[in-house]
Amino acid sequence: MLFSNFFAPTSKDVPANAEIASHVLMLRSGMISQTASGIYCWLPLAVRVMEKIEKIICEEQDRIGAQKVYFTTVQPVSLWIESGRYDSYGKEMLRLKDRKDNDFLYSPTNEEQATDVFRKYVKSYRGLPVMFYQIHWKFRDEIRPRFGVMRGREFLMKDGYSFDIDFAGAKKTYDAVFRSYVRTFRRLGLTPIPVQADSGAMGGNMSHEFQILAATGESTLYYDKKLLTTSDDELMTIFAATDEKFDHKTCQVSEKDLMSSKGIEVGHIFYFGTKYSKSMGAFVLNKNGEKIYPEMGSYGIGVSRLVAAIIESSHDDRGIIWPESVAPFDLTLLNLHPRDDRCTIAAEKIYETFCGHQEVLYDNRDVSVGEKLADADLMGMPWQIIIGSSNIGDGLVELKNRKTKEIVKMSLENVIGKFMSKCYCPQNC
RNA sequence: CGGAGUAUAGCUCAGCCUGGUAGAGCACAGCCUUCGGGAGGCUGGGGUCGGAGGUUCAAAUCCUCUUACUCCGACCA
Repeated sequence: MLFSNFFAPTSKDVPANAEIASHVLMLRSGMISQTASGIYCWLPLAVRVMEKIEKIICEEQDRIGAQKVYFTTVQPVSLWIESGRYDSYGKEMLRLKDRKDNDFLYSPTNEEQATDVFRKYVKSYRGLPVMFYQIHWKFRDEIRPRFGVMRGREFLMKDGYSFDIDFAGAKKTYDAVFRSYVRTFRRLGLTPIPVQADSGAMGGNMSHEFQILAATGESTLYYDKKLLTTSDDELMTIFAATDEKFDHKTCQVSEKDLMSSKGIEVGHIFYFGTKYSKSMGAFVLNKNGEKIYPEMGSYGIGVSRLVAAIIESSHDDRGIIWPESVAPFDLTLLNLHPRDDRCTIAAEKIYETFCGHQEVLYDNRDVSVGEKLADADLMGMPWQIIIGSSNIGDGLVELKNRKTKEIVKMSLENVIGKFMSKCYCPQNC
């Protein structure tokens, strides 16, 4: 992709409305454009990141047998009256009317619709267990939207719903989702901290939040430092709590092992038994022909929030530092002196060779060197290949690692060889 | 919903106190010179001063009302 053709309106000005790093950087790098309070357009740079996050989430959901669907964003209120949540959800629910004056709402979550689909088609224990998931837009009319997309009103969320025949099955599903979430967040370059949580509006009695560590997080976390080094299977048994639930007096973890940090909630899982299956009459017949109500759980990952959370946990004073797994491009190719034929020939050779193998953002704009270097750092691709007049005479280009800031000079052939053989290490390990 | 603030060009802001009919930098368009950390010169385009009402010969500026946005608190992926 040519930088000059790519719609990424970057800016060096710090936006007046933004306070936290991720919001400032998302605006400055041209990822988002605000339309109203807590409502944002997502521009191409952000969409590329979001799609990579979605792909990883989908792979991990598929791995545990969850099946992708799309529920509807606009729903009749009757479903919510059945579950009893139409009144209890309150003003956070955006209510709408159609032309016939029927009452609808823009879905903030989908327990009701998942249960409705289930009850229409599953009548036998043989249909269990089953788990749906989707990645779709939600709207919650937050009292106070803030921090850019971190607490937006419209947001992209992966939400999943499971149906099991009994508690043992539901617990097994819950644990599978738990492990799947840990794996998902790690693949996104994050360190997840699972903490026991209240189940809030979802109802139920078993719940975990997944927090990631970031200085600007909204929650304060206390956790056993073992949590940072443990295997996935042990994670659920290690202590972690948010400040609302933490009590120094009853905490079992010794003072020297207890860590405290700010965190951002990026996922939340709930087991809530038969709350919705009973209220909405979703039952199946067991082997004896008796009615049983499935044990349910629901599982959420804030996809659009993750984009901001990743930036919060990975940036520096010059811009974003994308983890390789979600970077919008694998590398930025900077032709510092596009009027120097030697530079342009070298840059285009790399660009053409990488086509189909690497996702390259090629900056051959006729702007100042400083602007190109600043934009490359701001937009934060893991690697930069920098071609300029001062080195190309010796047949050399520079390979810069965005995270370590290490710059290595190497020949054109070597830099092509490294990326084409998928070894990005400057030491050619 | 309580508290605090902001609203003037695409962006960041000045002008307001002390009314006299709108500015800078960046961005944008053209030409030229440049080029290793957001370049320089010349020229040009761009604003119902958030909205409504009021005071006044005259309102971006003073008064009243209103809307939007941001921040702090209670709620949440």
